[in-house]
Amino acid sequence: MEAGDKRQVRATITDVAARSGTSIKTVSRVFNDEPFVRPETRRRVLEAAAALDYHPNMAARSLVRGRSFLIGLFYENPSPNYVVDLQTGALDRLHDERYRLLLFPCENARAVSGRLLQLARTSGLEGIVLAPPLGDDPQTVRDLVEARMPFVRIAPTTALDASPTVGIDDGAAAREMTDHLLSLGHRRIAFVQGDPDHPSNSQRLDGFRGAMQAAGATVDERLIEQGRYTFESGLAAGRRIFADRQRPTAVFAANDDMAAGVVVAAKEAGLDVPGHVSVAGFDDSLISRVTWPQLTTIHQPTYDMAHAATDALLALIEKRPLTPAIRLQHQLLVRGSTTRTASL
Amino acid sequence: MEAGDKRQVRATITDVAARSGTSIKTVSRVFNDEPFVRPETRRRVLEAAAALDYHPNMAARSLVRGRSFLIGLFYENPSPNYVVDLQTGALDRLHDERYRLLLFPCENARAVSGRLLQLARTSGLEGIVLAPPLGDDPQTVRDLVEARMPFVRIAPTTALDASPTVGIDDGAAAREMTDHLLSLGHRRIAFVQGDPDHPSNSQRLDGFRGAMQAAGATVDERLIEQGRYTFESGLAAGRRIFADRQRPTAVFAANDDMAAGVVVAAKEAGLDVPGHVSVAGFDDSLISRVTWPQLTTIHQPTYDMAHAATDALLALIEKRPLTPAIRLQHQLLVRGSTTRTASL
DNA sequence: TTGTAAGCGTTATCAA
DNA sequence: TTGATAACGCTTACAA
Repeated sequence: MEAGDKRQVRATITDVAARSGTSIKTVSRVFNDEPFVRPETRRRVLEAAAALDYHPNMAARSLVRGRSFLIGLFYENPSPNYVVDLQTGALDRLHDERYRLLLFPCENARAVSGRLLQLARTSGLEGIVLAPPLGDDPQTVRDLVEARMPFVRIAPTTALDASPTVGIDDGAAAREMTDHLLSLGHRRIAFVQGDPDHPSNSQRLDGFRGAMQAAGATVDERLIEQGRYTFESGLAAGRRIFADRQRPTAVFAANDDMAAGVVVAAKEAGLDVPGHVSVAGFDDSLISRVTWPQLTTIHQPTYDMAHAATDALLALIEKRPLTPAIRLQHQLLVRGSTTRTASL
Repeated sequence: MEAGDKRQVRATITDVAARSGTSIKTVSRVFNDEPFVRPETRRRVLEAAAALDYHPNMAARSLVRGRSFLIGLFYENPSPNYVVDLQTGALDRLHDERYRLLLFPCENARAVSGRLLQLARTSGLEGIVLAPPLGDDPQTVRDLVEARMPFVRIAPTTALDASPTVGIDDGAAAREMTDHLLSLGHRRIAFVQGDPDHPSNSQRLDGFRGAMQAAGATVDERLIEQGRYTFESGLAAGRRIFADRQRPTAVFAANDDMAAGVVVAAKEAGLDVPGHVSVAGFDDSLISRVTWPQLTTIHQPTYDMAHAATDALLALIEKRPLTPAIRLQHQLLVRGSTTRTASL
């Protein structure tokens, strides 16, 4: 009866050793693909393991190796599309690795500032991926560097330290989009900013201003609206923009969620997109294909960035060589929401 | 110099005991909020811990307690909005608990069938939340039950076992939506099915048929289209529906993503929504508010379901009493995409 | 109220 | 090619 009672309990390495007539060290060797195990011995061990439904205990492994194989993804939650892309990129890189991903959705960068390291510590993380704008918080970066916690920043703007970095050239992309609108004859263009704390936002705004200036077009400051990267904030900004009698002929929003909001605001105001007003977004998130017309936007390879960031993080953790600053390609996607201005 | 070298290494309970002039057991007591520690002693311990930047080693804790405090969320990836709602619900419930959430996005239910238990084992999970349709895979459920792995199923349809369950009444909700369309005068109504493997789909279809029958309206089988719960599949279904000369006056899609696709298909076909055709969705995901017009839909409390499921799972793990089958309330949300039929 | 000693299930050392 | 045995950092009896 005593042996029978064991059934509920998870088999351990000792059980496998006993059943296979070997030692725990040999079983360990088999399960860690170490050399110098006779094929016959290996077979016996695996057989016993299968019979006992043995799985190595992660906690014990972690303890003795001094490693958790846990990495953390820290992000704010601007749009679900973006978040899922981020997660999927990281998870896909982790596939076939023994590492596991822990999620840390943060209310906002300020709330975790100074607390992030502690969170990582208590969770036993071995490394961290910081999605924007968390990678631009000086306190956080300082803490991590000081604690020698490996981390990689996605799309940061500030060069706060020597930690690896993955991103696109937001400024250049915004310039490209603005040039696109200018080439369609638009001169009176509104810009909807995202969260002022996201440095991507100021880069995009700068790109917009730069392109306008280069083309000799005036930027009407009353047409620079403040949003927060959410659909709702874009809707509100759009309503403000279209309430004015001096309407712009085009609106460039700093991300797709806001651009979708602008489109809805336009329709509320009885305006046709792109007939009366062209609307452009940024990110190429799912939402840009779901609105009607579909949004002209900048494809930002969120998935690839998360993938590359995770890849760099693993290299960092395992002390393999890596590229300190990876810059991925963006792409202008012209779709139905922008067209030649009617006033031409 | 030897003491100095220690700086890199993480402090252990022994270090804290030494520095505070106590024993490791006392330090352990302090960090586990056990009673019978003199306030003065507690202070000294905490002081030493702070000075050494001590954080308990999770692996060691897990090992000795025989617990990992890891729970897994398994889901397919129909729509990012749904996934994020799910995650947020689970994470919010876990907030302030020592449990951590591990993500397991699955390609499809069949791919993990038979492999899910092993995944859970090697990850050291203590419990599992199964999002639809994973909770309806007999093999998976059988494996988990047999292995005595605690799990909770979200929105399952099949009563495969006695594991706790959280969901809404999909059939009743679909009936309500159909009644809504009928009450607007629609009789020729198309239905876009979701993934045939999701049991929620058949329940919604049954609800649709039931309501139509009860109202004495005929269901034209050629208007029952097959989709896969994705935006693209809804778009394709919509194109097929509107290509026919005998157009319906309303389309009821089994989820919002597909309904959004139908709306785009309608616009492609030069049809006004809801002027020429009413479109209804299901789920109240973000996308339903992003299309224009906004979608009439069924609010499915995804967040609440994940929250409740996680809550039940913790109860299960900790052997606390729990409600075996939680049924949450849905809600019909009438928005701009449905209106009285013109033919009336 | 505090401390000693014995594990928890692995991997690493080193001898066989 | 294998196996005793000692860690790893913590919690849990059990004493004191």
